[in-house]
Amino acid sequence: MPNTTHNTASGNGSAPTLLQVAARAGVSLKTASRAVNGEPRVADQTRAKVLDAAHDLGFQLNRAASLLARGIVSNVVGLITGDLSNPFYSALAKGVEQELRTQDMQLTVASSDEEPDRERELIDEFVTRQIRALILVSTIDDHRAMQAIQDRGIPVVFVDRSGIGIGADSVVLDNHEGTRSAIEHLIRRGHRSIGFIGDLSRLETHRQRFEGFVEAMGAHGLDPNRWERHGAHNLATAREACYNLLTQPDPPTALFTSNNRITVGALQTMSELGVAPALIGFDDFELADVLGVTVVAHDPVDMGRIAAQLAIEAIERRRTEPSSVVIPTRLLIRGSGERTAPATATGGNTKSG
Amino acid sequence: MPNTTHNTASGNGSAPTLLQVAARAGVSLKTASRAVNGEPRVADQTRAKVLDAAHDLGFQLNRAASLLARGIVSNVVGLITGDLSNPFYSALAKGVEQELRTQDMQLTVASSDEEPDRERELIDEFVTRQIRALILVSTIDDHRAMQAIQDRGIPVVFVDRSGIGIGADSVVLDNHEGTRSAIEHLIRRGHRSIGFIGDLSRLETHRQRFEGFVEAMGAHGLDPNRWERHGAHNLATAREACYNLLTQPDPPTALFTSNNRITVGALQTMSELGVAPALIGFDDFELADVLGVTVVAHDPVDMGRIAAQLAIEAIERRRTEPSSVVIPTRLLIRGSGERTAPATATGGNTKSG
DNA sequence: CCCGCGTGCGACAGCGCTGTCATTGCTAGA
DNA sequence: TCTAGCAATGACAGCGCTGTCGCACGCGGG
Repeated sequence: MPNTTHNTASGNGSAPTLLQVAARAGVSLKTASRAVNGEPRVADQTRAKVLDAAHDLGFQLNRAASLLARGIVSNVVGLITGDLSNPFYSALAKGVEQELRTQDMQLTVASSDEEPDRERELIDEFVTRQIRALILVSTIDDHRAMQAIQDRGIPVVFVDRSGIGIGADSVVLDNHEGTRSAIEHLIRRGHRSIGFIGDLSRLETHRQRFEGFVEAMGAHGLDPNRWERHGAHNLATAREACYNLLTQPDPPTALFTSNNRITVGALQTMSELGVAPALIGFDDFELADVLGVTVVAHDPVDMGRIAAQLAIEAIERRRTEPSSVVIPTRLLIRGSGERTAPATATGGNTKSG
Repeated sequence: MPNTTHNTASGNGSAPTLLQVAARAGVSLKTASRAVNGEPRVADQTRAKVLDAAHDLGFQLNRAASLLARGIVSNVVGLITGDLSNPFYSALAKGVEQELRTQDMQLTVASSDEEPDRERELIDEFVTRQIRALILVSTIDDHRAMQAIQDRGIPVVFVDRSGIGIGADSVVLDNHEGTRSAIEHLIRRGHRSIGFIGDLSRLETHRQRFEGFVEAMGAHGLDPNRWERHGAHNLATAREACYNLLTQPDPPTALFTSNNRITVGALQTMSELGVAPALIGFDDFELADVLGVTVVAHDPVDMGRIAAQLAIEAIERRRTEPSSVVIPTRLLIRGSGERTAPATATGGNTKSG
């Protein structure tokens, strides 16, 4: 009676090869290959013999060798984001993974820590690892050099921030309109002094959000530059910017925070200071409902899914022209953005005055 | 003057090989290999010629072929967790990635969605992809079959939940003690009716936390079974369990929630119901400080880092015996766990009564 | 009875790369 | 002057696998 556990190779520490399987089954290498791969033209009895032998040896096909022999690069898609532990990025990764899975593709991820040089390193690394497509939340502000990657047949999909100086797929949010409408919302509640806390100016998303802010303020004759703060790139700097804004002699009556991290930092600072200006944040986040925070919401999981779809389409060459998807946002009203301005503050921030 | 951009291969859609580089540089394949890999025994001038050619062609080494030729399996470590979008898992992944990076290793991740079958599929997939080590937050409750993987020389490291029926490395939290001390904390504040909302009973972490709960309750003659709820595996079921617990005629005066998701669900439900029993949650989470939630805290990034270290040690065979790391937790006092019991409720839950 | 055809199988080359060993052309020491 | 000895290079096999092609065998139809 044959042993049913894979222990023949136990402890030898190196994976059995197809040749060993073939020998054990008493067939040629090629026949073993056919059997293992489920190809036709193998007698049922032979196939069973091979499969038994494979099982006994604990054989697993060496995918790398298999792909190499077939001239296929790989079925792995690379995703580079800023920081895996940021919920926005991890939700994105989840969406990408979900979609890839439906196509029998695999995902590898890496974090650039929002550092352009690190990002370049990772891209190189991924390319040498023969990834099939690259999905990127990029920190680099000039992507012309990446044309070479596309030329090699590796599609690049930009997510959240579109590619600069390169014709490539992208999935981005409607940052301008999302922010503009949020600011309109605040102005409608009587706010005239509205603070803006934004991320690094280098980031495209940030710039678009700021432009939306400027447009809304301008449309109502308000000065957008009086309470603007930039470069809030992590919790610490976000808190600092917020503290700075709220403790000055003439603080804004409302705050717009341009991403989830900054919103969290602002909430912490507001809680510490014991003040509660009106607040709208870009990006929804967990517990925003419990905390009653009004946000410009969108679905990062969905963004990831769409990005993966674009990547797959490109891999399969179903499309020749780069495709650009803009995802609309929606204002989720929960209370913090609906606090009205104190009457005294009204009219304190006209451009002319 | 040579062209400085990699455009010679532009648009051909398939990566240049080392042979092409060698041809362009007018040297042999092997010399090109040496030059590209930075090996010694290559004249500076020759090396420069090769590197130029490589650059012109946009050449990148095919890592898979290189590893295959050297008989090395890969430098990729696989991580399987429940759900990438859970902050606990993504923090874990971040730690693993950070540590791996210092060793020039790569990470690929996948989500099992906490489904044992899906997990098994992924493990198989990873093994065929020749991963070098496997880090697992496992949903499977019998790991004997995985001995075969270790026997092939692929180290397995269990994180958060230890391996069952297998001698393998593990990194787990001190779930029992963390929970026990949290419950003691509540009892010291006068609570005698304490609810416990836990995850799937199948999960080891859950069972350990529940045991800690039972022990603390028992030590004070309190009935642990009266307000226990299990199987709260996602936000919806957690909210349901919490709602159920808090709307019964005789609700507990304090709540212990056994992981971050359940804590969030409980907070949402409490906020909707407008009640505020004392609350301590297992796992710290973002905004817990703003919300003043007392938690049993630990550092998931660190857990990931330690797991990766164990994996690397095992890969390098620096250790023969499995190693088991238990990470202590600490109670982070923020207010919600310090709300005292209403006087009337005291003494309502002795085991004898 | 022979031919053609389909089935089942194996020999062989080669995917892109590296390890090993051989070869060439020098230079320094006897 | 001759010979180690070394630096620089290349020929070749082979990593584990698959594609191509060719061969042997059995079957049915002319």
